[in-house]
Amino acid sequence: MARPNTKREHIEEAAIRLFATKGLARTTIKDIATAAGVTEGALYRHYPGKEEMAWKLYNRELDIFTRIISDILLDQRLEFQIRLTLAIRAIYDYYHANTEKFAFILLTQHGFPEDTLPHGVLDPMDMAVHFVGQAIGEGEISPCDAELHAALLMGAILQPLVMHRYGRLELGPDTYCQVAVACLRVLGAKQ
Amino acid sequence: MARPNTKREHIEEAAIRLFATKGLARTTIKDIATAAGVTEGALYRHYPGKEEMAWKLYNRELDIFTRIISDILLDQRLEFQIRLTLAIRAIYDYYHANTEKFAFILLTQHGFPEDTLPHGVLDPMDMAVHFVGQAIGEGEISPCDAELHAALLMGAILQPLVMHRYGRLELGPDTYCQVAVACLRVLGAKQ
DNA sequence: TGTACATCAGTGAACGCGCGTTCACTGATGTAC
DNA sequence: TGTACATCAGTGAACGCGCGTTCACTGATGTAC
Repeated sequence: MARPNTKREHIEEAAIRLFATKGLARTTIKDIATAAGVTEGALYRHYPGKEEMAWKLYNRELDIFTRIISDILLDQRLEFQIRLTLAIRAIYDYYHANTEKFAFILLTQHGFPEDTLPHGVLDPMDMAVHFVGQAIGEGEISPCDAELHAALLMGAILQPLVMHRYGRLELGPDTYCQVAVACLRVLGAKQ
Repeated sequence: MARPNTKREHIEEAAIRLFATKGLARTTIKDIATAAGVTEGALYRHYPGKEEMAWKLYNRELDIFTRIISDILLDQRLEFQIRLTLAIRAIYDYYHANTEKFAFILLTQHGFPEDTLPHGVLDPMDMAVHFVGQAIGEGEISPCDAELHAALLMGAILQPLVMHRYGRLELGPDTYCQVAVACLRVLGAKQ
């Protein structure tokens, strides 16, 4: 979706942008409608309500993102170090190309503390666990707690982006390389 | 604050717990008052409003937590590896002893996307950057981008706790040790 | 090709209630004298 | 020790408005015949 052309896409693009910058609570239906250039009633042609809208968009964006990354990360035709590095680059590229969407995903993940992802939506944590397990099976890294190390990886990869979002960290064109090195070290990969 | 004894402490304890479990947006003044066993008006004896209350509590709890950790992390009398490991243990201990407060800090950090910490409040990122810079200065680790590596550390340390909070990861009594090992590797410390 | 009808995504005004906030009042506690 | 007054943290009822939601209506587009 480069430029939104239907009104619906305008609404969704505006909603994501506002949720990402102001947060769920402080974004009103009116805000979204105004930003999208429609009236408030128009939103209800596409979504039953505000919460459902946010939740649906969140799941959709999370799924799209996770699919892109997992296509790289779990591609066994690529060598272990390569696919981790490429996946991290893909994440950082995605962040730069879709800052609002990415921020929306990052911030909204804590917006529904009690809801759980519906079936079918690809979950980043599952993906990371699978990747680490695969690496252990292939003998690329020594046996370790796959779940814990998946969490360590996710944290190390995402936190710099969070910090950048809040203006606390500058990202260079080769930052993803340094992150990749750090991740390989975390896993104790032979380098 | 073991058991809250004043009404005010009841209110604050209830607010933190509710914010941590339901999120800022879905927690109402009425919820807090009911949970604290007071009427809604009572809240306004202590805070000018809901947002101010959440923001003030957030700053207070973040400051308390950061102070505990920085006392260990920046204590130059301790050896480098030791103080990193002890700090991580302190974080995990704090998480177990104050789950609600910790979750409140973690989740609320994205609740005020545009606000910035007031002066005087200790900031975890600043602390981490300072720690990495110190380690470089002491020759404990080779020169690197201190800001980036501070972010990597923070992410690696906190993400397992986030995952545990969401029931996605089990924490053992020695998990902090594995995290510490991973962090030392991230920094490329001689082991 | 023209007419009749269904569908769909919009408008704009109204609605209503949930929720934050206010306020007069109370009872307990502290202090001056 | 008793009286008068100030202060403070509560109550409980009312308020009001912001915000999500509804609804009758419209105009464009598609389809049957």
